[in-house]
Amino acid sequence: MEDIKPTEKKNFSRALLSRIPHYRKYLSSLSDKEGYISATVLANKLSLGEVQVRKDLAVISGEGRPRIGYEIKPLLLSIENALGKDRISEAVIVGAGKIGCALLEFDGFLDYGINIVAAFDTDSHKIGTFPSGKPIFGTDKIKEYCTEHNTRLAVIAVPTRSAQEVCDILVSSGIKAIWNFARIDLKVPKDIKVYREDLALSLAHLNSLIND
Amino acid sequence: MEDIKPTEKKNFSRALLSRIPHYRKYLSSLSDKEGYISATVLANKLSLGEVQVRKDLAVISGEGRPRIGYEIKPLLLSIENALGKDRISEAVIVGAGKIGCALLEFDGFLDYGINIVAAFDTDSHKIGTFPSGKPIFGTDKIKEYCTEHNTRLAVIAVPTRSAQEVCDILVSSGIKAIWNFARIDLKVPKDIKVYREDLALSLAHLNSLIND
DNA sequence: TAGATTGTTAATCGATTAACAATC
DNA sequence: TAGATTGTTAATCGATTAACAATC
Repeated sequence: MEDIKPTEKKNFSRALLSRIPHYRKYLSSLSDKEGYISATVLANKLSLGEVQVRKDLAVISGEGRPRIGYEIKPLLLSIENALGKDRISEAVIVGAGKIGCALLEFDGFLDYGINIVAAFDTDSHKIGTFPSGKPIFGTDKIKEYCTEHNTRLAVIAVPTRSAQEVCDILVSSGIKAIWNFARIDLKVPKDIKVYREDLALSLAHLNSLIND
Repeated sequence: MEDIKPTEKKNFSRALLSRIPHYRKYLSSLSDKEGYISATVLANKLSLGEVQVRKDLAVISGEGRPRIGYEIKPLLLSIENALGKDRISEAVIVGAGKIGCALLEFDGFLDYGINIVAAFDTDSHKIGTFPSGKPIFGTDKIKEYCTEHNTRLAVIAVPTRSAQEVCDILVSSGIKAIWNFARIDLKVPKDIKVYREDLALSLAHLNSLIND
């Protein structure tokens, strides 16, 4: 018997997770989705190792057939599923400054099954507006909104000085994971996940790679 | 004889590189910088493993003394040096939209010895303005500016459709490394480094970690 | 059958962690 | 001297890559 429950999120590594949209994009672009595709072909198209592709696909779906390859349609379904297309997670942003608004506008989250549903700010000129179609509420509405919508994901894009305070509010509102753009190590209960984004790191690392 | 040349950039791993500013921040915060500090103390203060700290410091400076620790002043100098404080690298941003402007405004690059010196855009309303004190030029000025200033680092924050075109211009302008926010795999000569930023990945990964 | 392709098991690699010898 | 701390050498861990057996 196949287990076709409403789906479960698996724990993909960050590296694997980053490759999944590439698989999806290529497979979606195929005009004929009837046949099969081999890891070899997919690897060549995406400039990846074919063993790596085979391992990835084994984790994502596990429906390959020797000498044949992977049936495209079920593979695409498995990929959509892995990306959470059928159970969109909602996320909120606290701080509608440059970074917050850039993220509000960014349309890449849906590829990973995440929908940014609202932002919060203290600026009365921003409150009540809908940049990129997303509402901005006052920060005093965070708890009400998040508990009502059962929000589990939040982004902190406020100045350093208010980050910990915002963090505490989010935790008390039931948020389970926080993507932190403020340059401070947030203190949270140990069951809450925090990823501190260091926006300068990527450029700094690139810089270190071009040492003549 | 000590070798005190104008300094060289070492090839720190991305992980190590991300820890260096934390060491710097803590050491800078000390009111008394006369004495010594041990890896044990530093590790506790920063919630890191003490062996990891010891290894990091060995790579960064290598001036520790058993039973004593690391002399704070030279250690700080080594750290500043590792972060490139004495040879600031200049970088430009192409695309002054939400993300481009957020990066223009962001003040964290200097911590890594990088200075964002200018942005380029096609919007005539933006050209000639100085958001965050940084000039915005027309994209037709990219080559002139970068060759004149010997710019080696660039950020691409333009829409996907124009990213490859911008990339080609940057490469022909002598840029050696590109931080790419556009959602496309750029084609570049093999001596040019490209890091494709996937803004949604961190949040997607966090989401995958909170699977109940 | 033969051979292309999968999936598994082993090897490699980089980073982290542990164990231990050197030293001030 | 004794012991705290460093630096080195070995072990672990996760991810990638390679080798190979299974299979359609």
